[in-house]
Amino acid sequence: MPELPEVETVRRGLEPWLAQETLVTVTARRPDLRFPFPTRFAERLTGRTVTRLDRRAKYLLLHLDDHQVLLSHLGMSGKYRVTPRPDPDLQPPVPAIPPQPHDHIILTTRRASIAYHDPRRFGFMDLIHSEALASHPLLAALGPEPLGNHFHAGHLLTRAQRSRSPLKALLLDQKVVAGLGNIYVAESLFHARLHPDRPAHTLTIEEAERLTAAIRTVLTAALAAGGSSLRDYQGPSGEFGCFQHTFAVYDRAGQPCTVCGTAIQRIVQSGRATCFCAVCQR
DNA sequence: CTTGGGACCTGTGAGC
DNA sequence: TGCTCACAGGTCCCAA
Repeated sequence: MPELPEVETVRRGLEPWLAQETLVTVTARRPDLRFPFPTRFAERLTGRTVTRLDRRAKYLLLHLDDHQVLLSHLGMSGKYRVTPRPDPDLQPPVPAIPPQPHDHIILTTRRASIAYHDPRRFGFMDLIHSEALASHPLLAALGPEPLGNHFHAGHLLTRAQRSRSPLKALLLDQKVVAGLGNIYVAESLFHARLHPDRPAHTLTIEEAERLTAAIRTVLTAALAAGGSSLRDYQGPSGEFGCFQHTFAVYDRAGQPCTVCGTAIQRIVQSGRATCFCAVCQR
């Protein structure tokens, strides 16, 4: 799925099309994604104006003018597609934009049709009151934002010391740090020169410093590149991110390490592939 | 409490 | 060409 840089890129891409815009029509083309939509989902969204678009971890938060918040997670394959509409006052009226397969939610504003498309349907949406946001079961346990002030070496070290997991699993744990996924964990560990299989509790303070700095560096670079486009990820207007051209290890098994030239290794940790350089990462 | 494995889905590409 | 299998950016849920 979209990890933090991709979700933030989606947020930025949707903002000019949704901020201060009214949802003229809302269509749910099926009753659920990963979870059922909340009751009267489409009706409760229809006619509302989006006041603000936020992101928390890999969640997109659309604040509405009646203090509801639309919570959207893209799962593995979710994406938003914006199709600008011609002048809405044009006569005769332009025909509706036909939905494509796997377009599950269609929002229309005066200026655009915005489809949420998700073939695997691992994504989900919820609609809650803004005061319930902090206590929402899916958000309450999330750890600090990796690019925020609450994420620092001391925090990471504390969490590492009381863990019996390998570093890879520690960083994928959204309660430790919120927003990393398989790509950016692999890349961050490479840049910190740390082996993904290292027991987390063996981390030293110097290594924790290196790792927090690496995470920040990698995420910042990925954001600047508009995220990574593999397989099916695209931004709202169809644009591709280009960070995938910068991968040092992710999806590079067998290819030479950019630092030492050794072939990148691929192992499986808790069911997920991890790529790393066995020489550079210890 | 933590941890690991299975489950949830569809699409794609490799290999036969 | 057509089939089967492995694998894919996530995370919830359950058993141990």
